[in-house]
Formats: sequence, structure tokens, C-alpha cells
Amino acid sequence: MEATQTHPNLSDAALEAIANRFKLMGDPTRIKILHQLMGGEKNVTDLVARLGTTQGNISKQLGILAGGGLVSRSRRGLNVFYAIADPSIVTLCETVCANLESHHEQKASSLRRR
Amino acid sequence: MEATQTHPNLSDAALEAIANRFKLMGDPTRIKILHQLMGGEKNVTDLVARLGTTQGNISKQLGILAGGGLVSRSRRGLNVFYAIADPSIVTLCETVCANLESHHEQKASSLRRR
DNA sequence: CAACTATATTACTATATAGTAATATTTGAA
DNA sequence: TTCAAATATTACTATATAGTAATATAGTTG
Repeated sequence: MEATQTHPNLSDAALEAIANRFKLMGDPTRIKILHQLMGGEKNVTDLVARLGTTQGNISKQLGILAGGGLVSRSRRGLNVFYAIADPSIVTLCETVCANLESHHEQKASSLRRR
Repeated sequence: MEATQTHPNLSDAALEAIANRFKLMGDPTRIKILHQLMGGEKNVTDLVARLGTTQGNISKQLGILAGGGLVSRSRRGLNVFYAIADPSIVTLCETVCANLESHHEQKASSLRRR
């Protein structure tokens, strides 16, 4: 017998759900939206002003994020405010971030080579 | 003055790097490969047997993962063994996993509605 | 109501890429 | 060498989707 596994054994369906979550976060515009929302809820116009793309595209990407349950939507008058619906998003970004930072020196030195 | 921010302020380049990491993990086949590698290093033939796709595709996806620094490659004789090069991958999957699980009851009950 | 603002949707284009089949390369053994 | 096994690469197809421009819808105000 081997040592007990330290990682969960996941079904294909579970793995596909996981991949889908990452996919939602795997687009620059959507990550930038999420990053803005980490500073608090924002309406569409605000996001359009902060990011460099069209209103239609922001609405579209927000729709995709909302569809995946990553952000919540709440209308107040003319405005629709979006907010991060799942705090684990922040954790995920922090984890990746920490990792990218720790590879910086390494990457810089590899660029220095030759 | 507002309270100090609890989230990092990231450059566009950093956000794009983060998105790229998520993108690499945002494909079912690649996540399944990573999941297999969580059980220990595997060679290509082994992965082909475990997952349902062609050898060429597995090699291709492994190349993409290796290019992104997510897996390492080491040849031993005729075999090439791949292993997870970045333990944070496991953390990321666990974080998503925990979250999907906590939404199960909720999702099930919403299906039950009507 | 009409006019206006904010957001969503539609139709479209262009691009990226997952998957496949076939072939090439690499390595070890006879 | 020649052969066989394992892996990588190439050329291709089909599909998904990010982005855009234009239009539609929803809500507000006069």
C-alpha cells in the first residue's frame, strides 16, 4: 500500500467545473473588472471609465461573470452596481500573485543570462 | 480618508499575468492533466491512458503547461515524466473546490424549486 | 407623455485555440 | 545500422469568444 493521497480524487464533472471557474478568471478584461470590484462595488459607467473598452463589452463581460456567480448585480435607480459575490476570488488572485512575485527574481535572472 | 485598502493595487501587466495563469488552468484537459500529476509525476503514455484524448493532444497541452511554468519535464530513457512545478496549483484547485462544494446545497435547492 | 441617462442586447468580425491525423524526432535495444 | 517505442511537431478543421458598432430596453425626470 502507498501512503494515503494528499490530494482529493475528483470526478470529471468536478474537474470541468473547476476549469470553468478558472476560465472565467482567465481573461484580462474580466480580471481587471474583478480587481476594480475588490475596491468595492462599482456601476457599469464607472467601470467603463476605469478600464479601456466599450460599454457594451463591459456589460457583456459582467454578464459572463454574473452568470458564473462571481459577481452580484443590484440595480439602484438608473445604475446597476456589481460586486464580488464570492470572496474566494480574492484568495485566488492573492495566491497567484504571491507566486508570480516569487518568480520575478528568477525570471529577471534568466533574462539576464547570455 | 477611507480605511486602508485590503487588496493590492496591481498594474495592468500584473493583472494580465494573473489572467494568463488562470487561463492556463481554465481548460478541462489541462486541469485533468494537473489533477493526475497531483498524484505524482507521470509520463505521456500514462497520461494518455488515463485521459480520453490523443497522444498528440496530451503532448501539446503538456507543452503549454510547461511553457507557463506549471509543470516540469524530465526525460528518463524513452519516457518523459512531467510533474507539477508549482505547488500553488494545488492550493488554487483546493480553493475553487471548497467553494464549489459550499454552493452545492444551494444549487441543489435552487434546482428543486418550482 | 417626451427627453434623457444607464445598461443590456444584437449582429457581426476577427482571432485564438482545442482537437485530430499524420509525420517527424528522439532514444534505447538488437 | 536497423527496428521499435515514446514523445513531439505539423498542418489542418472546427469552434468559441473577445471586441465593436449599432440598437434596444429600463428607469428617471420634466
